[in-house]
Amino acid sequence: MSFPPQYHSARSPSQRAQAGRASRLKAVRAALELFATTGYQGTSVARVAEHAGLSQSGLLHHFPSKAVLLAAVLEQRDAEDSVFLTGEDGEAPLGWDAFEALEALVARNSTRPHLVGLYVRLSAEAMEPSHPAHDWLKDRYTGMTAWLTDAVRIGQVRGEIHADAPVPVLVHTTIALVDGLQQQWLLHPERVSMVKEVGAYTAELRTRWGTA
Amino acid sequence: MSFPPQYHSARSPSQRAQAGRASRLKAVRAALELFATTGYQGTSVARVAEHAGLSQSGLLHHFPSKAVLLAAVLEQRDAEDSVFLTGEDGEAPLGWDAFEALEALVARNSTRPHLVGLYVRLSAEAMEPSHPAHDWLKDRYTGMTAWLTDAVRIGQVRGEIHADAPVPVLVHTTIALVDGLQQQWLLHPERVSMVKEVGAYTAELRTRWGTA
DNA sequence: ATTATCTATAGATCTATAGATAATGC
DNA sequence: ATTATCTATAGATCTATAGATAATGC
Repeated sequence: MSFPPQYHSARSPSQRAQAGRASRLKAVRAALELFATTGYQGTSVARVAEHAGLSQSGLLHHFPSKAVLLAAVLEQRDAEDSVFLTGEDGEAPLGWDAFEALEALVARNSTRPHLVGLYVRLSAEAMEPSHPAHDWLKDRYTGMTAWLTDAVRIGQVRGEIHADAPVPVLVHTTIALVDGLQQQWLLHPERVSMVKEVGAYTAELRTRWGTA
Repeated sequence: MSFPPQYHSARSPSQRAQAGRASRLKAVRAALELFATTGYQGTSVARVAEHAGLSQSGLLHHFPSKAVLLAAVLEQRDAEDSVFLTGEDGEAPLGWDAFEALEALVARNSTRPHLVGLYVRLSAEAMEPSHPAHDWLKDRYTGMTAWLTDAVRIGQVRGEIHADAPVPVLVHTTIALVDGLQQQWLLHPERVSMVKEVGAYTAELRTRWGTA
């Protein structure tokens, strides 16, 4: 048993601690950019360190292994995404609102190629169960599926969406479309507009399965 | 100037030459399987050699570099695909037939996880222009886009497809859907049926844009 | 003479650790 | 005492090459 420590300088963080936090952040940012373009496997810790302005072991002081660095990158990415999707109130939109939120998310992603690149690269790498992002990927799919399934079902309950809409098909198709568009857009950003395509798709959904 | 060589044993290939060809084939097969699961970057030449039952330099005798091995893998894969799509006559199906052919391709892929895995992994890795499969990937997208664009336009000319169907949207959406479904299916083969989803999608397309 | 294949190895690169240094904070 | 950071390096692994061996084919 030990007495709780006194949080000495919790209010006024020391300069050194601040420098440390800044280094950490720079490292996560550099890692995100590099993982997004050359993948996790294709990026060496040394390259991340270089881009972050640290020595390799300086970087590994903050993240004891490459996998931990990846976890930090994913954590940051997810935080941004979920804040965006659920808004300030923390409630995920349901019914047609969910599809509107998805459109907004895609629109936002269209201005963030790094986030899209990271997602596309890791989705492919992390298929393997031994990949350090495997659980993240599975959770992400599970979460997305659960959310959209809820969204459509609630839409049906609310009377916004036809009762005989094929829920799983809508869910899988929607996810697949968004994932596939991200790939196309990364390869040909000028030829494909994710926003336009997703917009057209959801418009079709509304006329096909909407009750208005 | 030299006289054309006489093709001595073109008819009855020697045992050794045959053994060589067998090794080559085994190597390509092993490489395909490994690239499909751990990616090109994530697979060492040594591991391919091991799976092919060769020493590393035995393998590199047939394929002087890892990139050349990848090229051989892609060549074999493409040959199978295009034979399947264009059929015996070498003519790509157009109009609604194209979508039917796509459904058939997806159905076939559902029995070939390795081909799907290879495609998904390489699609992500080869986004980078420096990746040895980058040109392959771009060509594949270009070819797919050109084929489907033709298919819809010809369908319109034939009167099978409504004249005011938004051609690029249909094309991009279709490609995105198929790509995205492959990803989902690799992760959860039991939860997602690519055939069912693509079938439902094309059925919707027909009722929405068909003229029958 | 050709070639399928092997052993051995060069040379690069990669992750992670050991141990030192210097500044900060009690 | 803690910690942000560095240099140096161990140990693994990776691609590719050099050079040898042995069988085949002229």
